[in-house]
Amino acid sequence: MGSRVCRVRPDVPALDRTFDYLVPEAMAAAVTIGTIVRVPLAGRRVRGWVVDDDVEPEAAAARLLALAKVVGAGPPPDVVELCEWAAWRWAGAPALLLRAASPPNAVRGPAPLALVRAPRAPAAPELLAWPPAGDRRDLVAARIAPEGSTLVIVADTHRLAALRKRLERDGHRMLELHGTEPDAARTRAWADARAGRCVVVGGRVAVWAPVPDLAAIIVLDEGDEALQEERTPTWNGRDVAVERARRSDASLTLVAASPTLEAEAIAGAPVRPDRSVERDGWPIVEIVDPREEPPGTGLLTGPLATALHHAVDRGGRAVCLLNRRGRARLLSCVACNELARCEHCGAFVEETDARTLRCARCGKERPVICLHCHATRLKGLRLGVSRVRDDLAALLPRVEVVEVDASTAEITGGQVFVGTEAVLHRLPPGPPVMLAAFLDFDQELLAPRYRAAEQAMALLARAARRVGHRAGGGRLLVQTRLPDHEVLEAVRRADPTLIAALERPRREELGYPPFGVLAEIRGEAPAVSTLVDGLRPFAAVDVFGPTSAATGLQALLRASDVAALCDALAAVAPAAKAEGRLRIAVDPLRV
DNA sequence: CGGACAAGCTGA
DNA sequence: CAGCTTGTCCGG
Repeated sequence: MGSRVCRVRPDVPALDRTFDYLVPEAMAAAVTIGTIVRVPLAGRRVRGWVVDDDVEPEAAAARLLALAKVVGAGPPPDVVELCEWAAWRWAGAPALLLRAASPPNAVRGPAPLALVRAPRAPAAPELLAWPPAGDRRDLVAARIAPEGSTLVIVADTHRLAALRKRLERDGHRMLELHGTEPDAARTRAWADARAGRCVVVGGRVAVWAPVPDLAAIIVLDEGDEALQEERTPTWNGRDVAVERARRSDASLTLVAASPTLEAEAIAGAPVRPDRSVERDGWPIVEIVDPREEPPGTGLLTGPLATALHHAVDRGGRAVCLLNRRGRARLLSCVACNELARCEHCGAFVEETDARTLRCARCGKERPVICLHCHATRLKGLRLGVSRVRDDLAALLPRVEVVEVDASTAEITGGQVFVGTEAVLHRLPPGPPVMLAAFLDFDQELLAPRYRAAEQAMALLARAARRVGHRAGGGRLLVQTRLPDHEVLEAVRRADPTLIAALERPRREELGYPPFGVLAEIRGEAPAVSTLVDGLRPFAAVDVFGPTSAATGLQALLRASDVAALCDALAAVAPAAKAEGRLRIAVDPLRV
């Protein structure tokens, strides 16, 4: 009788292969597919996952070493396979996905009892266009599977208390699994999920929860960028959910205020609630056209001041949103009106403090001086958050105006908050947020990205969720020179389907998602060149570029279907990675 | 990735 | 030719 051999994938992302090991008798009971082990490899010991068991060893039997140690439980076999699929789908190292699917600390103890679930009749995926401020508790509660486990994936993990309470009241065993939780709490939730018969709520990592009896997945805010991992592999929680539900015959519900075309491609046209629910779930929107304001007003218009006063006087809070950090992102000379640009590369320079200009592209710095006429006074054409806060504080003397950015440690008081989108999530508990004001929405509407309209709509929806529904007084104020833009029309009419109607023909014509798939390549020149050259024989993959980037080269890939792109990348990427640093972002959201 | 080992550069 | 850097290879 031969001894037992298992296949292990080391937790060494750069080492993209598996190795076979003997399973010592003492570990026999603890080792199954998914188990996290330590193995000897090239003279050291590394962590890894058992990805296959009872295998015919690929190497000579004499070379086989034994597992060094069982660390603890890992993802169940179906999730291990899902990780391998995701590694292919997003052209990344399987080890990185296995990490996402594994507990941060060791989980000891026996494997949970195997639950046998009756085969389900596969249900068609469902897509709901649910207004942003609409109450989602009933919607979720109604879709929790009566038997087996349900995963509820949410983009915004900050305010889950109400949903959790509701589901607990219904008698469900609730677990919260987020990437941002401390390791101990995340490990405990992960371990508890192994027993099944639970509802796991959390951010994108919850999609990997090790439940043995998956019966339903609900994805809230399906198009939200928070569902996508920003580091490579850029896996997307919604797309993993779709695949996992398909593989385990679980029911799938996608929900969004403004469903993406991808979701429509998966689940068909969205189902919308009753018109009155939809209307009330979108806030009142006030559009301010700065062209109708007195010249020189800038971002701080009269209607904005009035609205801020209105919110504060009624005991509420208000947020002003501007996705421009720092002081000024575009400057012109007071004397000659020339735009301030980088003498090195020609890109626009921004003000880092009152005395320094910095190039956004190449990072070169210089004192505040006009290259054209050498004057030393420049004016900000696109003010950043820091400048706006100062100007707002001056405009609203008796109001506490607080700047919020990623580096703001803790917010303690304040009535009016100025910051990038992060403000919406970072406000501490306190008086209701009665107004969300977008100071320069043109920037969002005209962003040079193919998803600009969808992302602008999503931004309005997130703000709308924060200010609450129409009947509760929630309102948005949007400053824009494009008051008739379809995105604003959609919000005004509380009809999110207008965005899809606008986007569909554009995307279809360009072969962009969901009518195709994109990947963004960045890296050192030899690596990018090798990849691009290697892709040439693949007729199904279009290559745009390469062009020079901040460091090295970049290129954009497009294919009509996922398999064509991913198979090509799987064939070509390993050789290219050997040539230097290479970042492959499949499904980039910001191109 | 990171160790092992080999091939190249320097200095007396 | 020791002593060190830099490159290439490979792991069970």
